[in-house]
Order: sequence, then C-alpha cells, then structure tokens
Amino acid sequence: MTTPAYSTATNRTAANQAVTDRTATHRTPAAGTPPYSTELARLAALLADRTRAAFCLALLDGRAWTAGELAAYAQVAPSTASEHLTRLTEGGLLVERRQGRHRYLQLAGPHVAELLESLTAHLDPPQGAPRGLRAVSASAALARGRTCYDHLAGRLGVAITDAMTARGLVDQDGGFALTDAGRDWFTDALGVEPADLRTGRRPQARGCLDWTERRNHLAGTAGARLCDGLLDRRWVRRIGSGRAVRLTDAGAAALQELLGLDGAAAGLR
Amino acid sequence: MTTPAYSTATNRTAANQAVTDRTATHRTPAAGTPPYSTELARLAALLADRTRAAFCLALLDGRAWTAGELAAYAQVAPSTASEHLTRLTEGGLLVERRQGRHRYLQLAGPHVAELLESLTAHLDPPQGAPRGLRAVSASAALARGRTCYDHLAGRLGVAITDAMTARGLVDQDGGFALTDAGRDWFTDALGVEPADLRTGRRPQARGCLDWTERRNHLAGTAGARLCDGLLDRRWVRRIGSGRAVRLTDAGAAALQELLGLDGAAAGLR
DNA sequence: GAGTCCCTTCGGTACGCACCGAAGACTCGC
DNA sequence: GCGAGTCTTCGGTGCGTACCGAAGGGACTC
Repeated sequence: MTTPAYSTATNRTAANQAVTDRTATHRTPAAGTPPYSTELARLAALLADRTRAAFCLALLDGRAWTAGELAAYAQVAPSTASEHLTRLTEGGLLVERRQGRHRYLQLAGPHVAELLESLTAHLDPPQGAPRGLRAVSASAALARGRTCYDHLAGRLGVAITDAMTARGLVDQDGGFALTDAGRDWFTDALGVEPADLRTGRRPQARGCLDWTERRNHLAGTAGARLCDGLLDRRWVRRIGSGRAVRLTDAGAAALQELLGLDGAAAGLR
Repeated sequence: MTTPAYSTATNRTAANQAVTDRTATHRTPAAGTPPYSTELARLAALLADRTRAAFCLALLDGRAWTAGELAAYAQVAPSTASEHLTRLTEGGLLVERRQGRHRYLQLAGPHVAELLESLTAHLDPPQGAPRGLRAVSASAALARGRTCYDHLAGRLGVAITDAMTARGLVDQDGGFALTDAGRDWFTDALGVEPADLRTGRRPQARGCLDWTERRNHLAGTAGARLCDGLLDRRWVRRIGSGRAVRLTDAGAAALQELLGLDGAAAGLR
C-alpha cells in the first residue's frame, strides 16, 4: 500500500489514521499547507453567508445598529442573528457596544468598510434592468446622495469628486490622490488643518467605487472630513434616519462658489 | 398561529411550507432580502475554503499553473482539485486554457489580484515569531524580491517605490498616484510612452500592501510596466521557476543612476 | 495500437453550519 | 416588585459541500 503523493507523512495524526484510515474524508488541520490560505479562508467565510453579508452591507452606512434591527433587516430569527453577530465580532469585522438591553453593532473601522467596498466592487455587473428599475424607483434619494461609511457617495459624492478633480484638487490621472492645492482647499474652504488630514496609516485620499454611479468618489481621511464639514455647516442634511442625504439651498450655493459645481445641472436637487 | 415578524408572507413558497412547516430549517432563496447580499456571499464563498484559497494565493504570482501542480501544492487529490478549479472558473476568479492533456489556470485579471490583495491585507497580523522564523529562513529570497501578479514586491518593490516617492515621481502623501514627473520618468528612463500607462479603467498607480514589508509598493499599470521594463533589460531576473526575483549587477547600477537607489544599503543584494 | 499521463465524472461519506423554537439572563419602566 | 422587551444559550434538524477512490475519456509517446 503506497501513500498518495498529495498525502504527506505529516498530513495526518496517528489517531486520525486509526479512525479514518480507509474512508478518509475531511482533511485534518494539516501541517504543511501553504501559508495564509487558512487565514484567508477564515476571513472569507465570515462573509460567505447571505445573512452575515446582509448585516455587513447594512452596517456600511457607518452607523450602529441593534441586533434586533439587523435581524429584522435580514429576515432571520433573533437567535440566528445573535449567533452571526457574535461570529462577525469575534472575527474582527464588527465591534459591539452594550448599552442597557441593547447590543449596538458597528463596523470595526474604515478598514472593514474598505474591505467590503473592494469586494462589492468586484461583484457581477448590477444585474441589468429588472432589479435596476425597482431599485432605482424605490430609492431615487439614495442614488442622488448618501453616506458610504464616513464619506459621501451617490451622484452627490461623485459630482463633488469630479468638481475637485476638474479644479486640480484631486488627481485621478495617475491614481487617486489629494494634491497640494487640494490640501490648501481643505484649509481655506472647510477650515480643516493639514494635520487633521493625516491620521495614522489611513490614506488621505482614496477612490471608492460608487455602487450606483460606477465611478470613483472621494474616500479616505479627506472624504471623511469633507462629509463632516458639509454636515456641520448644514450644507448637506440627512433624510430621515437612513443613509440618504440631500443638498440644502445653502449647500448648493456654497458648492457653486467653492467648486463651481452647479447642483441643478448635476441632478442633485 | 401567528407568523413571526421576520418571516414575511413571500418568504416561503407554498410547497416548502407543506414540507417544512413545523421544523423550518434552511431559509428559502428569499424574495425580500437586501440587495447584493446574496451576490457578496457567493463571491466570498469562493474563497471561504482553505484549498481554494491556497489555489488563488499560489496563482497570485501571475503565471499559469496546471491543475495537477495546484493539487500537489494544496495537498489534495486531483479529483478534488478539479472540482474546486471548475468552481473558481465558473465564479469568474480564474480563467483556463486547455492545451493538450493539461489544463492551465490563471487569475482572471488584475482585478482578481487586487481583490486578493485587499483581502490578504486585512488578515491578522503576520502571526508573530514561530511562523515568521520558519517562513523567513525558508524564503529569504522571496522577502528580498518577488513578483506580485504583474509587478514587483518584497524589499525590492518597496525600495523602488520609496525611491520614486523621494524623487517626487510617486505621491504617497495625498493617497497614491503617479505624478507628472513620474510619467516623464517612465518615458525617459524606460521608454514607456504615456499612452502605454493608461489602459482602460485600470489605475495607473495603485498602492499594494506588501506581505513581508507591510508597506506599499507600486502596482497598477505603471507597476506592471516597471516590472516588464526591468525584466526586459535584465536588470531583474527570475530565480528558478518561482516568483522570486533578484537584482542583477547591471540592475543595481541602473537603479543607482535612475533613482539614486543604493541596492546594497537597501538589503537587496 | 498499446501504454502512459492528465484530468474529469461519479458515488459515497461525514462534517460544518444556518436555521428555528423554547427557555433563560438581563435591563428597563411602571 | 412585576411585566415587557432585548438578547443569548441550547438542543435539534437537515442541507451543502469537501473529500476520497475508482473508473473513464482524451492526448501525447513509442
């Protein structure tokens, strides 16, 4: 009896051989497997379930949801949701904050949002007409403007990014970066000091592929500061409690002045 | 008998209700589930298996492997590998090319490489000493220089990127982008026309987080052209048949001249 | 044409896990 | 305190699937 080439001597423990010698089924934890494949599989497995994926996508709005809200959203029993949420938290994708009888859950940070973005960006094309029609009519407001974790997305986010690119504040030619002029603009227009743009290892500017527009909008530290700034000044306001936002009259005027952006022409109003 | 809140009327088909009314187990394909969660889960599921993850990581070197090679690498039976490879191909992550009795497999494109990068970048920290010691001593050459899909990585890739950044050819301050000076450099130093740097929707420059260095190296179109250029000129050569590369004498001199990069000091030789 | 090699298909096994309901733990409000 | 509300734990069920060996189909070699 010869050992097959793919089954190295260290591949199974003696105990396992005794039990599953003839009918070898699942591979044992393995000694000589290629590095990182187990870790990668474990990370992917966190998102490889429709319910958990739905949770994460819902949390992409950057806010904290309760366990119950998420369960209702994904249409599963509270007990099921609870188990999934524990798993996502232990896997490092979510953080939780217990408050009274509620368990609030949130993405563990911008890095998780970026991870989700890069995955969703590689999904099949947006599924054509049927879904589009329904989705668009059901959420025209979302397509017009919304938050994406901590920055602006939708037509609003893309239009602002385009205007900044046209003015040389953002460089989309050679990649995606904030220019020197862009840093000055943040100081002059929004009062954001350059130091506030460099926090740790997070990049100042990052392109984030927009779901609805299939174009880049500004993310990274600068994207977050921009979103904060516009919300603070009431140039942009949240619609209801969701992630949809709208441009206010004052905001339209301000963007016209600061970026030469015509809100009406860009379909933002 | 009341219907629980999370179980909408459209949630189950009549047939399913008849069969699994009391002991409801798996949720049916679902009508009213949040958009994209199913697609995201399906994509993640492709990588949520150690064997498939190992295949993809192996293919990150950009070359085409045969099904048998991959099976041996991941230590599974050929039949098992075959099934996984079919699934990865149908899922769009791999492309295959049948040639004689061989089935060659390759990543489906730079977008898949980028997807894998962004996932691996978010893995747990490199696991500390035990694995580090073994891995480092076993693959010092890999740490020194290697290809990462179609560009350079390892100390070599990071050192070149740093040198380009210091010379103002790459902007890592505001994000990650090739500057105007950088485009000129590609023309002057490598004879790469600006038009060759803009192919389709792939960004010219992208930061790719290095596994071993935990720092960015140059990826995107520019990264690919750079790698091609250095290999063509024999400034960098492949070691054996793997993904490891080494800097040649001529290469060290050239990089010294073109980028002021001291190969010996950077630990590249 | 026979033998070899590479891969695929098929049947069968067993494990992982997503799901639910019921019961318990804990908080809040009256 | 007592009830209502939120979440967790536990037991139980069944599907999905990762795995293997054996057998079969092409494609090269001689």
